[in-house]
Amino acid sequence: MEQRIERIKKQLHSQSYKLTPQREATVRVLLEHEEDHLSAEDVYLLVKEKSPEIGLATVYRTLELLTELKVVDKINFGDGVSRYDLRQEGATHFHHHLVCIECGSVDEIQEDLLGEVEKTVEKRWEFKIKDHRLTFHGICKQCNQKENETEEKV
Amino acid sequence: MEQRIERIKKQLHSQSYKLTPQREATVRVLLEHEEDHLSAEDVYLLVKEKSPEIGLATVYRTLELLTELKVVDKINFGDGVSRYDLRQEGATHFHHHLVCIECGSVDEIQEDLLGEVEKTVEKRWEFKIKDHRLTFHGICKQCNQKENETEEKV
DNA sequence: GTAAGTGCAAAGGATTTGCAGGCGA
DNA sequence: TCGCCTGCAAATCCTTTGCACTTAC
Repeated sequence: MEQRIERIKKQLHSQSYKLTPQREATVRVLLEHEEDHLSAEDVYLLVKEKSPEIGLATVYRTLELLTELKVVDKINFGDGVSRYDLRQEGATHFHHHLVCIECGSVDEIQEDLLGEVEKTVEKRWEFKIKDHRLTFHGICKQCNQKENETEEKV
Repeated sequence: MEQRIERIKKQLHSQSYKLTPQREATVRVLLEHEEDHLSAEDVYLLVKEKSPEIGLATVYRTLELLTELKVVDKINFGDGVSRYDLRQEGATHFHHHLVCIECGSVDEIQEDLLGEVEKTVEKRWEFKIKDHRLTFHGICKQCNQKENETEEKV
């Protein structure tokens, strides 16, 4: 935790940004909720618990800054709000998501499954890939099991 | 064109929706701009050219309806507006996109490149895939060429 | 001292909603 | 006729911005 904060601090400094108390509080919330996909409002409420004087605009500004530095990725699952997802340390590519259309849960896939696909795209479309977004919509393990149980009863 | 409208009409009727003149005008605009990725506002302005009395809310309501029927897909490239993309006739999967971070152009990939990847995901994560979203961010052919020319001059 | 960073409130932009009127089956 | 559909305007929601104040170096 402290190491990662330290590293983010250096990253900020390298571009002449400061790690202010508000920014640190925001980063800590992101680190503590790495598995979740928090919206700006979510982050704001969580930061507020420990630092009640913070403003929503500051959270937005911090998240924008972190997105620019590629510390977080801004994602959109089509529900009207942007969500922010911490990048894995050293990850060159954005991880993938599994969105369940039954229960709304979002799981992450850290593995890079697109190696071959990207080679094909770069060659065939002469497109230099810098990043990608891949989301699968479907039914998660848990909901699948529930459905099967229901069917058995019928 | 007329055939596709006819088919969409049937699809609406099968769910007891009507193909009103406003809805038809909206669908026509979508068909005429299949290659583009129009926002609701874009669609509204184009429909207005031929049917000036239409309201923006109606366009939003129509696009929502078409999304529900899977006639169009609602996509989001992170620029704050939703865009609407006609599904290929009979396509079971959503096509992919190449977004250029230099010039903002959006190209489409109709081929399904994810066959193998999806098999892996379904098996390994026990997730039943219903649809996917895949977008590559990078530099398009045209911008690549421009960049190379500039380098040669330097 | 100065520039970057902050909080608040107001503004902005996209989308949705309430409602009265219209229209097609 | 009845209920779906529409247009308009107002409302709502998320996000950004202006501004005066604070803070760190």
